[in-house]
Amino acid sequence: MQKKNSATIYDVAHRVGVSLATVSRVVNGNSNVRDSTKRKVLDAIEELGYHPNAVARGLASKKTTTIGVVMPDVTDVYYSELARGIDDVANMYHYDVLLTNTDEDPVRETMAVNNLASKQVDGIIFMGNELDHEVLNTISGVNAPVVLAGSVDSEKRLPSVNIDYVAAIKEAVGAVIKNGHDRVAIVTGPVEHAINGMHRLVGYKMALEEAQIDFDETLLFSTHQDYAAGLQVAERILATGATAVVTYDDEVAIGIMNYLRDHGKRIPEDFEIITSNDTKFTIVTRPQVTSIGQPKYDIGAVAMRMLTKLMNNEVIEVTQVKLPHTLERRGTTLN
Amino acid sequence: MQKKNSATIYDVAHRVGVSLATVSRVVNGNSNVRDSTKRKVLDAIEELGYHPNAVARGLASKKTTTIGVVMPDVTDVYYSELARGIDDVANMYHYDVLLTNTDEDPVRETMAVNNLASKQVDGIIFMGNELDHEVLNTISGVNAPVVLAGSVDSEKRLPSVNIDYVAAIKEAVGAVIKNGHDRVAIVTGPVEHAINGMHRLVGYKMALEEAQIDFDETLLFSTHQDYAAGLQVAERILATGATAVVTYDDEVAIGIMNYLRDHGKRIPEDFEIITSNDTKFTIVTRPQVTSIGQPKYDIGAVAMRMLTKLMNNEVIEVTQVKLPHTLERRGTTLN
DNA sequence: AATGGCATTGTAAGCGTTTGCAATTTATTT
DNA sequence: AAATAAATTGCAAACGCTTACAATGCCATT
Repeated sequence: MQKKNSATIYDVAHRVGVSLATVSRVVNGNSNVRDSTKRKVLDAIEELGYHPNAVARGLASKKTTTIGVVMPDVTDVYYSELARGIDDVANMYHYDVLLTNTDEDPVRETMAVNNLASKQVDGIIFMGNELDHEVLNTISGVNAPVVLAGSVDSEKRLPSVNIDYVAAIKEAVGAVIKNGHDRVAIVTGPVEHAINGMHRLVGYKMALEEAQIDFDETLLFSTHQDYAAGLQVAERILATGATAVVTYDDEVAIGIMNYLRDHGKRIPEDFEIITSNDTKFTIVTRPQVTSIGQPKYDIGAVAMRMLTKLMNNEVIEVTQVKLPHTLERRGTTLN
Repeated sequence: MQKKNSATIYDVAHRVGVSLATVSRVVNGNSNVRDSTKRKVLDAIEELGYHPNAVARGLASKKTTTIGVVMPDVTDVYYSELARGIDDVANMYHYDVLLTNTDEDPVRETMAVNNLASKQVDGIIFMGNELDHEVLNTISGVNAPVVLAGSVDSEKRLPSVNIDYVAAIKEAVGAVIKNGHDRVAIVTGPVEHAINGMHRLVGYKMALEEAQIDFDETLLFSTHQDYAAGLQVAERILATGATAVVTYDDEVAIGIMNYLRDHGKRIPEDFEIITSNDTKFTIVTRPQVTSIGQPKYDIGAVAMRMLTKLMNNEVIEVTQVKLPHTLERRGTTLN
């Protein structure tokens, strides 16, 4: 295994007997090169096994063909599906993806964005339930376009792609109300987060209002997003006399479901459940869990496509994209 | 929003009245700088909002503080947990992660590795069930250390961290045999892949042999790794008269379980199931699925730690790391 | 055959850092 | 106070590529 001091553009130029510029031109597909010399250059590149140094290229051209993705946790199925959508279209446009996990910690989010900026990424896709003010500040200070995916910016200053959370929750709550429930619990993350307080809760209240049911604060729950949290909150939900619940996280929903069944409730006859993220989790359980249907992959893909346009200085017609959602009726609801 | 032509090292040098070299030294924590000037430089950096350009730095120093991670699919919970382990220790050592999905396609794996090389990553972590010969070739041609995580290289030429797949499968199969089953099916991925043919199958046969049970090829199944595949293969498994199964994928296992229950089998009384990846899926179902326990996060973390050493030219004592595995007995097995 | 115009190629100045080495300052010895 | 050692700093050459701009070559025109 020899020291692979890989060939440089100089080497191939020298080999062919042309200037650096010419080699650079053929490497970059620039048209103004005679066919015959192009061929010679290509041959030399082949023989020398020349691979352009992307770092040098980045320094000279001020483009790194790399984007940054800031997300809460790769391990979270919801976000990883967005990430996959992002990655696929990023590749399509020949961008690489620099990935950062933040666990929704504003401090780490800020660091991540700054770090990506110093790495000179051409653009950033940001995911997270809430856009901290500080984070938003450093984002807008970055010299590269940023688009939000599956995240809400209450001030709508940043381009973003989402579903209509208010409408989605409203529909979900409305669906169980229509099935005869008048005490439906809702479990979300911290209410301070806009996506919970401003969107989910608003949708919930709208559905209640439409059915002329008074809002009862005791039916409002806030948990971590994991299975154990579902198990725990279930008991408290039961205590309120609720007969249906709409949750923001699939694992939580399943935790609730399993707890309830263990405690003699039949699902969906005695208790209905609707969750929000439509991940694979909703499919593998029995019964399968009814969920708001989100085009997760597409949210990522569209966000990335949008970013490519931004990076290309193209004009964007709509900056606040709302993708259609559905209600996937499965086994935890009647009808 | 002014054009943020961010300050360069030159700007701060000029501002303080020192040379570039000095600024560079303080930025890099080099000791040989007088305290007073260090302070002045730091102040200027603060005032100008100077952030080192990592690309320029990379070109000059030939280190990018970036590593590449090649994986089948972020969306796969098994791999995403490894990725999280990798990312956490990468951050700990101040490396960024360039992520690539390959869907286990050797062509894309090769492209990914080459691409990462041209981006001058300092190291690569490779994940995937099988190491194609071509891929292995391009890997060994790369001028950066590579370590495998959760992947087997039959020729053991590359550093890797794994569990002992042979032993793990043997134990799982042995466990159901001990419970009285003599017809235990095994479902894996393509047998051509070493991890299946060489490891899983070998472990299976060892367990049989130990119990003096003849190998019956009809009990060997190969599927895609998803829930639907489990549903499908279940019928065929049932037809063989098998009364237990060991699978390589959690979703497949759950597909099998649900199919069997729908067809009147009681789990685990009539049929036992053990799966291999111990993802969250095994927890949310009822019954919960018995699984080989793998320290997924740790596999990633240890692999990354190993990579840091390699990148640092430190000597590695053991290059083929085997982490301990367990058998997580849950609801799909007796005992 | 001289002229103009386009296609092709070369020149060289960056891009923003790091870093070996030399130069300068400051501290220590005697 | 001179001499020597040690600590700070500056110089300038890389790093490998892109890209205005200039230079050259080639062809058709007249």
